[in-house]
This record gives sequence, structure tokens and C-alpha cells, in this order.
Amino acid sequence: MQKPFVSAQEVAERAGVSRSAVSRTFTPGASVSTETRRKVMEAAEALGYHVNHLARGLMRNESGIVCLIVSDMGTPYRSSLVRAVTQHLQDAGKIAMLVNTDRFDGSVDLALRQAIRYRADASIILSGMPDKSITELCLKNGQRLVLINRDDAQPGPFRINLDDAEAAGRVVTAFVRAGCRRLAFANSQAGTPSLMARERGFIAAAKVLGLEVMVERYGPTNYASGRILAQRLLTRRDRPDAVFCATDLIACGFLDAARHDFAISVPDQLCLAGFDDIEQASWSSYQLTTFAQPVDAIAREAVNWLGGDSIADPAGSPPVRLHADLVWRSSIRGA
Amino acid sequence: MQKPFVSAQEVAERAGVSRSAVSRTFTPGASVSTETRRKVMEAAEALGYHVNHLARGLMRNESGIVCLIVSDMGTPYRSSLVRAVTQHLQDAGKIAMLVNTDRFDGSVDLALRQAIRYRADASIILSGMPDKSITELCLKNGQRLVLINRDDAQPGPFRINLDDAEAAGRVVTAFVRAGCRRLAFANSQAGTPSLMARERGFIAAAKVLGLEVMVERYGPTNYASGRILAQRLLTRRDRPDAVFCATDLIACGFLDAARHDFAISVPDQLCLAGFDDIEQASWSSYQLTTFAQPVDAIAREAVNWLGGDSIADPAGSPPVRLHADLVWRSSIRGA
DNA sequence: GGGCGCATTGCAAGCGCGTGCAAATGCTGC
DNA sequence: GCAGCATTTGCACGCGCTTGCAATGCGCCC
Repeated sequence: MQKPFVSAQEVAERAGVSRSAVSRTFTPGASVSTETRRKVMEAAEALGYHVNHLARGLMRNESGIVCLIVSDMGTPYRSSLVRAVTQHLQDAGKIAMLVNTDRFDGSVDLALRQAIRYRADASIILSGMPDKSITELCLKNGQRLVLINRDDAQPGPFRINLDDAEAAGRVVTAFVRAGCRRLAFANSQAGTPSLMARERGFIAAAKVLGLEVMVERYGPTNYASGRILAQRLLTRRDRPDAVFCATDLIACGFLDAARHDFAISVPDQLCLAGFDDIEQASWSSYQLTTFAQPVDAIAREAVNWLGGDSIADPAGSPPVRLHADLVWRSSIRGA
Repeated sequence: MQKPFVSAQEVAERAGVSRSAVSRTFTPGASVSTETRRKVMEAAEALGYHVNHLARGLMRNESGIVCLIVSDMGTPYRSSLVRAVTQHLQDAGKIAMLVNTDRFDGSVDLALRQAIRYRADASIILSGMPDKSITELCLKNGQRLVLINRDDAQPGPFRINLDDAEAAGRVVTAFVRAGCRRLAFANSQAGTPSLMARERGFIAAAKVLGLEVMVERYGPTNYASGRILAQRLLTRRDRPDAVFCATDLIACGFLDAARHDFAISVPDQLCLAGFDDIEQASWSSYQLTTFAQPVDAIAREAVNWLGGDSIADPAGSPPVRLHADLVWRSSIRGA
């Protein structure tokens, strides 16, 4: 199709050595004399030679490619996670392949197939849930699998989760300490494991203190849903005085609706908390009290595991559980 | 390193055909009888066979990989662009490889080297500017190059730009129509071609109407810079009554500072415009009048060009120039 | 029945690379 | 000078795939 790239062969000829010498020059830890190495490097430089990683991957059975499977990557939290993961992958000498699964359900499976085709060393799933059969196919082929924030029972993949439920408990404490009694949880209808864990944790912690929780669920996990949820919760006769939003995006929408549509003052008349600590949460129009996703730690954990000899534990290890710090801002009284 | 994947060889044996038959079955347009195709498919299914795209790329001299070179991908505009591009690439049967260049200067060159190593069919540069020598290396090797929103004179790559200057002119009109006379431009210090084009266009259009423009530049292109820029511009004796921010992110910061730190009402006392139309611009706390980046059109344009036989025009074609629609919201009076 | 054209199939070469193995080289010590 | 050793080098094979070419089989028409 196109002019072929320069090959090791050509470099070898120009340098007056064998092709293996070239190969070895670019293979760390191989045996080459400094003299031939110099000659090879010189020729390579002159010709603009770069090792063909496709061919190398073929030989080594290790492509260096890691597949990132993501939906909603235009979203602040997701994009920051993608950023962190690619950064850590690069630092580890690997490269990220990005697959977008926005389009339709089942595209996670398609994405994993794509990962297999390109012989990715691993796939990191940031959203959605693959079919059991396909994950098994991946694992059987020696492809590593990382699931981030999607704690299903499914064993085999390496899983990284947050202490969602425990975090939700901390919010209850904060709300009650601020004098709130009418608690509500604003969730999306996505039903993601981590979202549900927050919801359950919130309800459970409230129950311990003898408090009921109004739960409302609507739409996808975004700003618009937050507005709708506010509409629903703030028009109730027993209007809540404290709302935990499953996500910062929802919280932003909720807060905007509360202030602008209902003229409710936050935090005086209404306490609000979110989750993720997206950048917007810190903007002065929001100043949202929220939980910080340890994005960097998540990425580090995932990439480290990929590097390690994790064959030791045969798919039986429990999920890694990371801590989400509570970031105090002014959407809850009495910081 | 790891259990090898199942190969075409094994499928062939199981199906009782030759390896070529398997290959042809998975090559669209190749000559295979329906009977053998069936047998092959059956065996492939049973064994969980997937064509090795690394090997295929080796033969065809066409990997199907397109390298995306990005910085600040946690940012709303950038991430939405990445999203759109990967989506279009997937629809075109290609796959995106993501390289993050946040770390340091010169990493764009490193990224392009990486693209060459993986024999990417093309590289799309969304941020930063590669060295001339390295782009030449890419082009010489038959790798296609797309530059988005970085209009440097450098010919060779395919370039997609917006009508930044013209858009800036429209803002001036809107400001003047709203009765503003003291115009300002709030820019970052990044000095990106498109940012500078907006600045120059704004100044030029104002001059035509006999108006001077106060220009302030500070820091990177983000919210925090917007706040600082507000600090600088709004403490002037001849405080501006209309500010065009180079970016929505800057505009958000500027608006927040104006409202919360200076108790200035927008748009009554101050008209504001941004650029990009990030999601936050539509949030009710901002309601920013801004220019919509035609993200989808940009992505489509780029991917289409990759598909076409663009060898026809030998690097001499002028940049494609797309139009940025003005989105009217309430940060300028008199919509 | 034989010759012809066509669709299908298998063979084998080759894409660019890594690597085991054996040959070659350099060096040391006697 | 030569055996003995360590280091370096080249050869050749194979990774999984595509594809040109020749061989095979089939149906068709004269």
C-alpha cells in the first residue's frame, strides 16, 4: 500500500554487519560489542530506522499494547482517569489502545475482541461490563484483565474498587452533624455497581441513626439528570434538607437547579455532597463537598499489576480496595 | 511469555483445510467456497480464533492503527475531541492508539517515534507541535499526518482549522451591539496558533470600529488562569465592559471571579464570550455565549481524509477551514 | 468424449523480527 | 606458540499471516 519503512536488513547492510547484530543492538541485555553497536546506531540514525513493534510483538508474544475500554470519555472523571492510565502505561513502556463503547450495548464484547486481535497484553475496562464468555476467552488466551470500579462477583480479572459504602457512611455523619434530618439520595438509573454501593451504603448508614432516605433515580449519570432529580426531590412536600448525589456531575446539576430554579440557598437550606471530585466541583460556583477518586492511585495500581508476575495468584484474589478522601468544601454546613 | 493464542494453522487442521483457506475466509473479497468457509468458521468459533492483526499488518503494510497525540486530555474540549475521533476511527474500521504528551516538551516527537514503531497508518496531532525533522520522517515513511487546530505554515501534513479570526470578528459585533465600548481579550500564555488567531482577529475587528483592545495573557489555558485574568482586568481603572476569553475554561474562571469576587453582574455590567462550547458553558451557572467547536465535523474530516487516496495531492493542499457556530446564551446582552 | 474456462485450493515465499546454536574471534596464561 | 576460556557474530529457523502461482476439480459446449 505504501512505501515500506526501513528494515533491520537495510541497516545491517549499511553498517556492514549481520541483521542479528542490528536486532541485538536494539534488544536490551543482548550481547553486542560497543564497536558494532556504534556502527549500527550510526546507520540506523542515518536511515531513520525504528524497530517494528508489530513484528517484535509477533516474536516475543508480547505486543506492549494495553487496551482501554471506555464509555463517556468526554466526561470529566472518565477523561481524567484515561489520562492517568495512559500516562502510567507510557511510563511503564507500554502503549494504550483506546476503544470507545458509547455506541451500544455489547460493544464492550466487541472491544475485547478487538483487543484480542491486536494481541493486547491486557485490557483495562473503565466502564460497562463484558460478557462472561468473552472474559474467559481473554483470560484463556493469557490476556490480562483489569476492571475498575465495577465490582461484580465475577472472578478472574484483577479488580480495583473504592470504599463506596464506607464513604457514603461518612456523608451521613456529616449531614447529621450539620443538623440535617431529611436525607435523600440522587442517583442515576445506570445501576453501576459502584453507584449502587453508594446508595446502599447511604441508606444503611442512615438507618443506623434511625433515619429514612428518599431515593430518586433518573437517567444517565450527568448534569441534566441532576437537574431532573432536583426537580423531583425539591418539589416534594417533605423536601429533603440534605442530598447525596451519586456523582459530581449530578450534584452540579442538582445544585444549579436548587439555586436558580428553586432559589434554595446551599448550604443554608440544603446540604449537598457529590462523588468523584471532578475539577468543576472546586469551581467557585459549586464548591462541592465530595469524595476524591484516587485517580492516580487507581492507574498506578492497575499498571503495576500488569507489570508484576501476577500468575502467582490464580484469579482468586479479592478486589483491591482504595480509599476515597472526603474533600470539604462549602456545600455542607459546618466544615 | 504467555500461552500463545490459537493460530490459523490450528483452525486449518481442525477444519481439514489448508492454512490459506483460513486466511482467505477472513479476508473480504477472497475466493472461498461457501462450504469451506462454513467449515472454517465452525472450527474458528470452536477454538476461539481471532486473526492476528499484528501479523496481518506486517504482511499488508497497513496496521489499521492510528495514533492520537494529545495533551490536557482531562480537559472538556480535548476529551470530547478524542471521543469523537476514536468513534469515527472505529466506524472506519481503524483503531486509536493514544499517546499522552502532558509530561514535557519534545514528547510530541517521542510520541511520533512511538507511532512509527507501531507502524501506525497515520498520526493525528491534537496538541503540541512536532519538530520539522520528525514530521518529515513520518511522511517519508508513508505515514499520514493530521494537524488539528495548529495552523503553522509547515506544509505536508493535512491540516484542519477553524475560522478563528472571523469568529472573533463576530464577537466584536455582538459586543458593540450590546453597547459595550471597553473591549478586552483574555488569553493564556500558551500561544497556540488558534488562540493567537482569535486574539489578532479580535483586535483587528475592533480596530475597524475604532476601538482599542486591552489584552491580558496569563498561564495555561484553564479555569485558574481565567480567575487570574479577571483579577488583572477587573481591577483596572478603565475596567472593560466586554471580555472575549480565548477559551470557555478561561471564561468560566473569569465569570466566577467577576461574580463572586467582584460582585459584577453578567451580562448587565459585563458581557462575556468564550470559545469551544464545552458542556459547562451551557450549565445554568454560566450560560456562556460561545463558539461551538465542530468537534464531530473535525473528526469526520480527519478520518475521511485518512481513508481517501490522498496521495493525489502531494502535500500542497491548503488547510481545511471549518466554521465555528456562535451559540447565543445569556452572557451577552441582547440575544 | 475431449477441450475449455472458471472457481477453488494448496504450496511456498516472504513480511520484519528474535534467538538458539555453533563458529569465529579475542584474550589470557603457560 | 598454543590450549583454554569468554565474548561476539552469523546462520537459519520460526512467529502468524497474506498472496501469487500453479494445480485441481467441475461444468459446459461442441
